[in-house]
Amino acid sequence: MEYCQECCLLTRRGSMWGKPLCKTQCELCQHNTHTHTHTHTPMSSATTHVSPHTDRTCQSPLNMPPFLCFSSLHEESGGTHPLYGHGVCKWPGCEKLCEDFGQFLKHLNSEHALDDRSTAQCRVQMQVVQQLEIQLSKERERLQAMMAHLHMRPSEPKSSPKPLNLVSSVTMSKNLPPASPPNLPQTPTTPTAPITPMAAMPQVPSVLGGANVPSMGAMRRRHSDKYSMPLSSEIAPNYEFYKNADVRPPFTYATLIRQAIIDSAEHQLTLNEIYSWFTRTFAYFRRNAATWKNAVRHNLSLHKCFVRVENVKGAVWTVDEVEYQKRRSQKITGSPSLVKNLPSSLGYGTALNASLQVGTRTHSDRLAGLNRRSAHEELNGSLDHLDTNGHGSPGYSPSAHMPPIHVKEEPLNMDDDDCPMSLVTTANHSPELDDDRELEEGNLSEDLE
DNA sequence: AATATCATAAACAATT
DNA sequence: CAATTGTTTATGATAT
Repeated sequence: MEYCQECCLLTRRGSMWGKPLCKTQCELCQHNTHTHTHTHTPMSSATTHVSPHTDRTCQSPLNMPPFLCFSSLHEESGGTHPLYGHGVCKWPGCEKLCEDFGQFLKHLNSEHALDDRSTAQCRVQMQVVQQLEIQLSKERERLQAMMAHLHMRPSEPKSSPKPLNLVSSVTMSKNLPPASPPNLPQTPTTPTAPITPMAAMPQVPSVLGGANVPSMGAMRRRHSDKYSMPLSSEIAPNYEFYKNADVRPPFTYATLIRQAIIDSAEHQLTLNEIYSWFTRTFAYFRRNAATWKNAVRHNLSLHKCFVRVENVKGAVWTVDEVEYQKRRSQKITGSPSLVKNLPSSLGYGTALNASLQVGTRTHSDRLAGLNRRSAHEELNGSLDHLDTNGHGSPGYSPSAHMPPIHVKEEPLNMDDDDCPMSLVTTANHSPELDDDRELEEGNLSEDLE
């Protein structure tokens, strides 16, 4: 990594959203020996270039947020930082223990430098903030209406019709030079834009009243996959956001399915339970059910990492972590910083992987074997995998290395076909009132504060 | 330009 | 018989 001698902006090649990087002169430092990353949003044309330094409201010469502005870090050497508290890095999904502030700064600069991953995380955070603002605005309106209805005098002056773009003040405005035009939050999404959280940012989620919901588009920006960030780390801080906002999660179906499965208590789910996880976890998957359910089934069948296991009560799907990581590591070879993130994304550690190696076989082999087995054989042929309840877990299944496997009997709580009202209406209710979150208590929510 | 990955659609079979 | 589940093929868009 190199930094511009003049303005300390990280010089880099390769952009997050597309190829074009503009070798232009830095507007601030007029230094043209390095390449600044200019904004290339997925939905914008590749020729839209916004200088990261054009936002003059930025107090920092770099137009960067405090946590990305190196000069500001120096100023904060006193020991406080919005991203540092209780000895822990508070970067979304990080929580790295830092003994002192110096170590934190070091960690911040090394692990959360201005790179694609950090930028992506920033953008997600930006959406979270905006989403919360929208929601706050709605709640405020509701309160006003209630008070008006009850003939009460407003105790608090109605704060100015909320600035939708709160991002500008604290979080992002100045930053995200590489990715976000300053006016992003107000600009309508390009109709053809893929609905990634990034792209869909400006749009008011349908669950919150917006009606402008583009049809299901392809997942075009799978930054989490690409940059190998643990899914749980990325979603966790934005759990409420994805749950309520009709924004497509930037993950592939395979990634999501795996997450659903490893989030479950038994690390195995029936197809219907996977469906439920999708609808429960993402507002986006509460519509176009036929489409995405087909995609889920397609992915389950297609990818070797998903193993169908016959159980007494039917079939459940499990994840072969070795296979999953195989695929994944193939995609990210050549990027040490990415590879190093791999272990954190493994739900069960290396010991599990080692043990999984034994049982690995080809998908067709597995399926052939699985389909031939009867429930009876499962129970009697794999005694060493019986748990105390006598339930069988297939020896070749990754689940065999997990906590005891039970045959799931709980009925599907949701009839999730095409927009269940109960889910859609969760947008405006208090999260505390949710009672269907036993699965979310796992990876998805563990990072939530 | 070639290749890989992914989303989507759809046909079809097997199972429930 | 209908619905669900699972498999497979095809196609187009995008990324590398």
